[in-house]
Amino acid sequence: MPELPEVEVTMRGIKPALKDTVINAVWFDDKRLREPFSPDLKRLEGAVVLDVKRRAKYIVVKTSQGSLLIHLGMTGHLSMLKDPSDLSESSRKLHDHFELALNNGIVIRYNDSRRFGLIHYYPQDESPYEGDYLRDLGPEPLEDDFTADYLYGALSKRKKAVKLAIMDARVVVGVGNIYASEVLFLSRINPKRRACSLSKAECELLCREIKKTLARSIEKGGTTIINFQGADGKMGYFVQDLNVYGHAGKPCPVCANTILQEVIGQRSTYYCPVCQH
DNA sequence: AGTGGCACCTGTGTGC
DNA sequence: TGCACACAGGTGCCAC
Repeated sequence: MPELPEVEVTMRGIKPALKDTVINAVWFDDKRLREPFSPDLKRLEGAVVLDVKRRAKYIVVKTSQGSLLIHLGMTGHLSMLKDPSDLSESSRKLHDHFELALNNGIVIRYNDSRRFGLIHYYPQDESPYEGDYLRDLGPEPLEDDFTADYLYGALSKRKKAVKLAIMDARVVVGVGNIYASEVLFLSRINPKRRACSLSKAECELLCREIKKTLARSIEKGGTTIINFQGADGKMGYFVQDLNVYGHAGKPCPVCANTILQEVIGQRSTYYCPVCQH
């Protein structure tokens, strides 16, 4: 599910429930996600949650007894449960893998059918930002250090398709397969172009569209995606706003020519062959 | 160093 | 209805 906007919305949704509360209990099952659950996660029991942040598509939970790094993978979802009938162990459903029980009566539960997600514990003397997962990441697309100049410099060094380059987390984080197609459409750039072939002006356009598209999607998701009962946050979403993703064979919203679907780097890519050069 | 290909999983939809 | 297969929003690792 999650691209950057959904992770941001999830983070904003759970932050008020988590911050300044005590983690009473940590539970995880015996399946593995991207990596196996570490028994050290139990060291979070009794910890005070100090802060909750997002970096790229990761959620970082800082506590008095170490930090927790959460990634939702393709199908991960966090729900906040407070209804007593949802709190018991017997209320756990298929693919529930991890849980934090808080001293405010709320349970944060992680469900992930494909198990491409990640739950990683860092002891107090280690910074998640210096660990393997976060250390080498590129700039946040919505921060001021992600600029057209930066993007131009980063793309000029790469010969691969521009679509793959903007999905590379060392170039910029948070642009997933859906948004890659969308922002290239909005910038009128053909996804198969070599990254290094983009002009300065095209990078300015692309940089602006990345920021605009992600910001707008966060605004939209803010009201619909996270819900307290965790009923499953699939409704809403931003599907209605997509111009090309999933629109193979349909008319381009700009020129009415047929949207094409093509595989680039093993992933489906959608574009208008007439508008995008 | 940069790049392409694959692996990790399960669920869903399609075509026979 | 059953089965085989393709495909799905992410990312790390491997060999060139």
